[in-house]
Amino acid sequence: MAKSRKETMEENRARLLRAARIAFADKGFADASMDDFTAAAGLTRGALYHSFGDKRGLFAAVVNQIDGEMAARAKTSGARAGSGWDALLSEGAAYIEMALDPEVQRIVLRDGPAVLGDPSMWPSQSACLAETLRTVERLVGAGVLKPVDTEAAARLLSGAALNAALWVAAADSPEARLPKALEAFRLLASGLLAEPRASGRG
Amino acid sequence: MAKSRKETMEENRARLLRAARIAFADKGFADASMDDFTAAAGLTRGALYHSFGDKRGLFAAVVNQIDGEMAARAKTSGARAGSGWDALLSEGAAYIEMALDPEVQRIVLRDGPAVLGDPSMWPSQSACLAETLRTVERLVGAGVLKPVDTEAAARLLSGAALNAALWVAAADSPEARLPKALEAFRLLASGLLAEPRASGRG
DNA sequence: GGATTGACATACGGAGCGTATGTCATAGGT
DNA sequence: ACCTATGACATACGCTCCGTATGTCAATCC
Repeated sequence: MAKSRKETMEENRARLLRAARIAFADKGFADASMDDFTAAAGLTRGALYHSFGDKRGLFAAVVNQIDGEMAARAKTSGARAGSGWDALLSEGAAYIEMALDPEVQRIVLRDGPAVLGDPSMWPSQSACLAETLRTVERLVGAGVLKPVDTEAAARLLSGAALNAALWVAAADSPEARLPKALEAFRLLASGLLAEPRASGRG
Repeated sequence: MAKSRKETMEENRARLLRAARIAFADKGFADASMDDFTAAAGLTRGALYHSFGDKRGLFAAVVNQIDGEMAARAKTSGARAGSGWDALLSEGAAYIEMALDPEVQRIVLRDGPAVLGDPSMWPSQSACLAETLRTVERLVGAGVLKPVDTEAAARLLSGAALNAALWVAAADSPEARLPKALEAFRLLASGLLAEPRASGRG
């Protein structure tokens, strides 16, 4: 049977998104060509500009997709670790490990801010950031963390985590740096604890 | 008298650098045109490509210049605050305040990583990062900080500081966010302290 | 003082983005 | 069932801009 108009449209959109995601991750925003996407998706520029407006719009859609996936992973990782201090640590560790993915690095961490501006201003509002913020708010409310400004704390924590990931990924042997980065992150985060337990074992 | 060949060359280089720095800060890397620079400097494409190789080379030179200035400022700010824990805090605060400069934000924080890759891989090796690293090494050696991996700690601290700055700068009223960011940074950093004194007044 | 070097100008090719225009299938009205 | 209209998508074009290849002229060196 013939597919409905809506179906084919969404399918084409998804194909363009997939192709763009691969090309953006592989070549970066600047060096990825619109013609590459369309060729890979078996479509033409018309479809692309019709669905996404321009190159930035397409890129924003890709970023939004990845950001959502990351937030979901962080959330489940945090939830698996409980609901207290360990949840925050686990979320941070999840960010660091996710950011080791070259796709995440290139699209979300490197090109994202340059093309779309500060993550807190993204259309997706950065689901990652929002997730961390919720966790921090919960822990401050429960008295686990000092009464710090929650937005600031969330922002610094995720910033530290993502920078840790970039540092790890830039190494010749990332696996050697990963535990160092995790430990440093744990120490930093422990500065937010209401009652010190940083020297205890994680 | 006629200027020597070397003099005019360095002068032209400096003029191109100035023009590029302004345009990169104003329009960003992608939207700043080589022809704009040369027009502003009263030269042509020939001079530019002869001196800097390509657009990335020119951008790297601008980044290097700003990075050096930032490191110098952080160093003096830290030194003015003593040689211990307060020096580290002061350096961090200096980063945060410097990163409020739109020029720094756009060139160093946003476009820099996208165009040149991870800061630790920059030609300048990121003088900022190196400065923080030295301070952390000193403090770990003196027993002020826990025996953390110095590179990791330096990287996370500067990452947190710079993210704090981006967060502050993205606000409608940055001056309201600045103290919150500084306090959150102080708390995070205090997690590295060998003996807890975070709850004491800064 | 002539040759050579090298800093810089000029002209060109090629790539890529965005838009304007065209086409055709599908959905809806009668 | 046919006709119309909407809109998803294709095609063609212009424009900008980067990088390079070639040319030129002044300064330095022998």
